[in-house]
Amino acid sequence: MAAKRAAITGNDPQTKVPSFRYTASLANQIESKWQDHWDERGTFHTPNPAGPLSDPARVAAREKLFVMDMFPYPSGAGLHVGHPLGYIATDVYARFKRMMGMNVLHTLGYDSFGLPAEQHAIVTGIHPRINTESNIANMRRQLRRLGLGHDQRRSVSTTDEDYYRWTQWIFLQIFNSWYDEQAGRARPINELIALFESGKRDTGNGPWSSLSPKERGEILNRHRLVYLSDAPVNWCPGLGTILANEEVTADGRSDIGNYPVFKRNMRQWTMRITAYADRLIEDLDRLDWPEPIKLMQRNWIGRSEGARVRFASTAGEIEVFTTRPDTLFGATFMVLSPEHPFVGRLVTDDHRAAVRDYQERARSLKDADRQDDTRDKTGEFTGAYATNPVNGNQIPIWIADYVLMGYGTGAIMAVPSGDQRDFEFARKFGLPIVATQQPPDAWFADRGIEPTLDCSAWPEAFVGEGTYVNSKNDSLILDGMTSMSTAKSSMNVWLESNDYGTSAITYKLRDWLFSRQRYWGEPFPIVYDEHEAPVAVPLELLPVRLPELDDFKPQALDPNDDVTQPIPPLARVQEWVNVELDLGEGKKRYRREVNVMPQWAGSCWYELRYLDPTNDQSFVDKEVERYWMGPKHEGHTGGVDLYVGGVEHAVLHLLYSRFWHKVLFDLGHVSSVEPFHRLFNQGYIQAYAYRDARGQTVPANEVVERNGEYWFGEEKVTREYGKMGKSLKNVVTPDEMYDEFGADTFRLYEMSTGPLEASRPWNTRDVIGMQRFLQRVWRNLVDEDTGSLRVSDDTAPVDLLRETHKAIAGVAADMQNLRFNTAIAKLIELNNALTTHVTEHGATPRVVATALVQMLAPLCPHVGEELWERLGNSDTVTYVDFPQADPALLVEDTIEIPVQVNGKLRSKVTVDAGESDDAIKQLALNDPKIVAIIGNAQPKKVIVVPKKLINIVL
RNA sequence: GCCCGAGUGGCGGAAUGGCAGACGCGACGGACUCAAAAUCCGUUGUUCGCAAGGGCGUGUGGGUUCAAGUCCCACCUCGGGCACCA
Repeated sequence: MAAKRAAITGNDPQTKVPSFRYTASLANQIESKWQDHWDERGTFHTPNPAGPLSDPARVAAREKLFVMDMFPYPSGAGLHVGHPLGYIATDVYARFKRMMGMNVLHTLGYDSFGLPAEQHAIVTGIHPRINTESNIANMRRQLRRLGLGHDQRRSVSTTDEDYYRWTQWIFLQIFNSWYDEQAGRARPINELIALFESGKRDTGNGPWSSLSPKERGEILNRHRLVYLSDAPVNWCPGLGTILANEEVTADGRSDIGNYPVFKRNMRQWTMRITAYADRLIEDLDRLDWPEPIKLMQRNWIGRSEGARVRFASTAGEIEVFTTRPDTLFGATFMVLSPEHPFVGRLVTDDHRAAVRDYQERARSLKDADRQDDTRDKTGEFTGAYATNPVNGNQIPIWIADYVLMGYGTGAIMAVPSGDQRDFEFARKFGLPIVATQQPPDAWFADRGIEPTLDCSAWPEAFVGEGTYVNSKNDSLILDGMTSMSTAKSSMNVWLESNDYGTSAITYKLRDWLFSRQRYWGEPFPIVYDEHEAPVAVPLELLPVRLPELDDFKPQALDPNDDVTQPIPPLARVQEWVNVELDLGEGKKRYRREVNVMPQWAGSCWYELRYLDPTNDQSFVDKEVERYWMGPKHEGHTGGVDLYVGGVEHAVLHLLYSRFWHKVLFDLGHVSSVEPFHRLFNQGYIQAYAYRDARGQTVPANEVVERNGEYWFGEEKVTREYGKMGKSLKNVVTPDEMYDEFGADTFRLYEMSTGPLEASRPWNTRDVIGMQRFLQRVWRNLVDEDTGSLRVSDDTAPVDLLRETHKAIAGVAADMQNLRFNTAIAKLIELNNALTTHVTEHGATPRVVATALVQMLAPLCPHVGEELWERLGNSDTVTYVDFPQADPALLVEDTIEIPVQVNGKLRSKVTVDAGESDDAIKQLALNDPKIVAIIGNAQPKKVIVVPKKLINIVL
């Protein structure tokens, strides 16, 4: 490694390297000098308009900008070179905007609760807090070395007691709220109680005053935005713990130990995010987010309009949800989810064993697999029948795993002629298929069959607009209609007037399961009283701290014992669970909630705590929130001005945060309607990995390429492409890059390899290019032998000035649009022109040097500061104005216009920039090469794109 | 499987529907050097041609247009998400 480094930097003691060459070691000196300087001066301390971090004078007259990265989980492995991509990009942008005069807030915290620390604790017995804190310390060191302009005072961790105190407080805000459908917003639960007490709202169970505390609690539980419900968990008795989905293998066993895993219901906290489904869809239109992400969120929420229809059966009325009530006449059977509560009552004796067997098999499947449409359809007949309300037909009731209990009502009416899954099911089990629409002739033609209403000839279901057939009864006629929406509404009216159903809207979105049976998470600020009713722990008793544990290992049970109740880790600490508190009724015994919150909780609101991290009176000061995140104008959502992170968070994190933010807005705690106004998705950095003949990975940094083949020593190896990771032996760390090249070169390389949104491979070999560029810049400004400045006050030649101003205009535009790769290319072009000048004249004109350093500073802040100082400036370059392009220097005297014949490039003509289109056209037609091609032919058309191109069409 | 995205030289990539390959790496050649490194200058999509010049070329197959990497349709391959990894 040492030899390699010497070769790259030219620092080999055997050779004469100029003393002031920009080598890795010089870069390292410069970098630590400026990192210390920034820390000492608090260069990036960002003023607030109010509160402990306020400095009104520095806030005044500066436009604000809040830039944010998705914060990291502090992993034990530390950072690899993939992590900083987004952090560097936001830093460059933030620094650029500071130079444009804005008051920029930029920091980075840690999402430090989570599964890996707990797993580490189970294995090592070391407390997750100790492990987490040392991981954070290591990441802070790595990030400081990168030269990020963060306000360190605002760097919070979700595991800080000062932080999760407020996470618990927000939980209670949500707990103490209900969604008022009429007002379309959340309101305090006390206002609902008042409505019940006054009789203005019906409890559905008699007068409020006559209800027992338990009954009142149950009613409120049905309205609270956080409520208790029974939901399944992956219980693994062999490990004595509940497993995350990713810890369960495809065949339903534990990843660790390969023990059986059982789905068990547990009482769990659930967030009523579905109450916000419509607002979460509608407000997407007001956000500056990538369109694909909006689409993913819309699809995830999955709003669909249709109808609920009730079918009579021996077990009572079965309600189904359908998006196609217009096809009800074609419903020839019904399918229930295997978990549907009616199944036990419906099933006839001769089918009982087979049905139970099928239910058992479905239980072990994952939802994603159950929805796999390529699987062979499976199902079981219950022996029971339901009545189709439109025609009175008796239709068989089946159960099948492709119907999920969590969506709609857990039961469907099957219309095989109009739904592909139902079609396949009917074909497989020989169930009748009746057409309700006549598909257009083209549909049949595409499938190579003659038009027919006999569905036995159809290769698949027909989904689309067609003329309705076979769809009439005494009081409803759809036959002859051609519009799906007319048919749907006709059917809905009929269903409602005959009391068989109602039009309805459902969502794919499910309420958010908020409990985790873990240790390393926020404890719930909830205790249970003697009636098992949940009671909020008041603010002054927050945070509810995690109890200490001696042993993080759960108690393993018989691997096949699916009877014993799962015990979460906190339940083992009896002295913590049982507590005596005065919650307004005098001192009483209470039992603490033993679940903890999911990791999402802390990341649902951290943007707000960045604003006011030291406030102990409120989670964020209202004025501070309004300044940094408030709406900019009528109709504006407010929120973070730029939020950068990976697409992997497209749905869950971003949806959960939006939900919490909207609740806080409804309750009047924040002025912004959305947490993140503008979102940008960065790509990933991936890496090559190499395997030998036995399939073992070999260290990637020791593999060499020869003639397109890859060699590890004398052994030929194969290359693959994937994530960076320990197991692939292809991790490259920022620390290695700092040592070999310095942080500025590393930053430049990461920004230069492609557009921010694109994923790309890491290639250490290529980093040298950016170091050479910085060396050239340095050499153009500083004498490598003496260290003295090579800058002259002579006037710069106009060509070089033109290059400079072209670069200023281009670089500013590119930085504004987060296109750092092309900004860097433009700086290289300018520097290449400058190198030619310096080679000839021996020095850089001062105006060019100044502009170049200012433009470089956001990308490479250390060398930027160093050169800025050497140019004779005493203050940091951080708040110096970005250079402005002189429009007079941006116009060219002459332009070259390509001339095409029939769209093919045949010649070029050079004209004065001010030449008229007609003159250019004549010039093109008279061009000798063009004359030779068109000869005597008369052009049909000549297209002139002003100042761009001529195309002669023959 | 479902939802979303991406495919351009040897490699990373550039290109408001208007000259495909900016910029960087690598490779090749030259200058400097005893030599090498570093540095500076140049060449580098592919193919036919001595050359002038021409043909072909943005995952595959169609289409729209005077003009398509860019827009539309179908397909192939790769990446992300699928609710307890974050």
